[in-house]
Formats: sequence, structure tokens, C-alpha cells
Amino acid sequence: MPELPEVETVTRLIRPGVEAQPIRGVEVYWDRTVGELGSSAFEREVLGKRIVRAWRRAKYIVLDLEQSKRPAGSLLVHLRMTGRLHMVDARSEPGPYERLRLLLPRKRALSFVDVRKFGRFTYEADPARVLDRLGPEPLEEEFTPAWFRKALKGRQRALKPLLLDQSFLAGLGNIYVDESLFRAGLHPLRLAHKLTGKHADRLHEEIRRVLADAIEREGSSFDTFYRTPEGQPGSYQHQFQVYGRDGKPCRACGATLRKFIVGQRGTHVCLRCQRPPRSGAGLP
DNA sequence: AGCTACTCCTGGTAGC
DNA sequence: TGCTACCAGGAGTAGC
Repeated sequence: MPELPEVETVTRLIRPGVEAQPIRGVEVYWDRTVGELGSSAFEREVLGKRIVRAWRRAKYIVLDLEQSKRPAGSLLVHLRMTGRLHMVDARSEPGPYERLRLLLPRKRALSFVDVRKFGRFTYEADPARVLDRLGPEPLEEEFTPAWFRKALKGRQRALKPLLLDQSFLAGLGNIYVDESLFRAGLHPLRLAHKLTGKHADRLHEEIRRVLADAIEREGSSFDTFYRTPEGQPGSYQHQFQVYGRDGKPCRACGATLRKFIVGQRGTHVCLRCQRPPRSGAGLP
């Protein structure tokens, strides 16, 4: 499922195809993809505007729009589980899972494909309304060890659900949380406010390292869903230490990796490398 | 504040 | 072979 590294990869690869392009046509094949607005209002808001910038915030791909050289809202694309974005020939027939298409000049189109229909491609007149609710970007300057130490101290919550909370820190999902926690040697049920400063710093470092490495490898592809806009799989899945490896030996210590559920999410750990908190008695 | 349960979806797979 | 049941999960929401 696309998280920060996958969304960053997608954004980089579609950028040359969409920036500076006017939207000449809008085709919505699944109404709920555009959210509350509905497809006719969506089309009215978007048609004729120009995409001036494609960038990423958390797991959103943001397409800033202009009309008559003035800012005119943004498109927010969230891939959720199975969403894919790529450039297609505007004359091609829409595929079975295609949900939306923006028609651009020179017979090009930006296509949104999403098997499970969880993804969203919405228009926001004021995108800050959505984006300002998100926590800091883990790869930006603002995410400092000092900020992280303090933020963790202020939360009486287990690390796993906290790191998945986009209003706390933006862009991590199930895979990269499990990988970061393993690399930091921290059990997912450890409580944030009880971490030492040293542990907080270690986690900070591993989060950044994992995300940066995953971007370098164009994300992770382990099922048929995530592909780059060029149709290529990423390769970070080969670096997974714990995700999807339950029952297999830990690469660090050889202990059998375990999977359990935390907040309805499959959670992968090495119980020897990641000691459970005492408060979580009985739990892994 | 933070927890759980539920919702949205469908392809893939396990089990019979 | 063909059927059913269940699983994966990001984010929003409701209820406690």
C-alpha cells in the first residue's frame, strides 16, 4: 500500500507529464472517487484550469491549479490501498479499474486506476484546510530529534498507533512503521512518553533512514498493486526485515518473527530484538 | 486523550 | 472444480 516513499516516487514520475498542462477534459468513471463534490461539480471546478505544480505532502499528491495566472485550488490525490497514477494515451479505452482521467494536450491523459475504490481524487479550493491538519514531514528540516523527543513525551500512547497517526507525523503507514520500529529495537506497544531521549533519537534516525532508502529504491512492491507510473515495481521490499516475514527467522538474531494485531493492523516484530513493555503483560 | 469497532472495497487465497 | 469465508488495510467516524 502506498506510503510516503511510493507517493514520492509517483509524484516525481508524473511531474513532467502534468506540470504546466491545462486540463482539457475530465472523465469520472466512479463517482465516489471525487468525494462529496460529485462528478459534475468536480468537472466544473477543474475543467480549463492549468496544473502548475505537482508535489507531495504526506501521502497526498497535490496538483496546484491556476486559472488566468491566479491560484485556483488544488487536486488532492490519495492512493490509499490500491490507487495508481500514470500517463496514458487519451484515445485509449478506460481500463476496468480506471476511476478517473484528466485529459491533457497532445493526446495525453493522467489516469487514476484503483481496484478497491478507496482512493480519492478530490478538488479543494483551499487545500491547506486538509494539509494543515497533518503532522510534520519526516524528511524535512522541521522533523528534528528535539521536536520528536518532546512530541513523544507528550503522548501516552503506544508507538505503533501513534506513528500511524497522520496528525502526529505525516507519511508513515503500516510497513514503514514496522520496519522503523524493528530497526530502532522498539516494541510497537511501548508507550511514547516512556521512551528515553536516546531511544527517541534512535527511532527518529531509523524513520528517516528507512524512508530515504525506500525512496531511493522507488518504494516497495510485493503484490500486484503498487507500481511506479512507468509500470515498474519498486525494490525496497527486498530490504524488509519484518514486514510480511512472520514465521521466518530474524535476520539480526535468528529468532522466529511474529505477527500480531495492534489497532486492527497486522504488526510484525522480532520479540528478541524488540522487547515488549512490562505493562503489556501477556501481549507479545 | 486514546481506545475499539465499524465502514468503505475487491482480488486473492485458504479451506472444504 | 467450484463454492464460501475470510483477509489485506488508510482514514474517517462513532461511542465509550
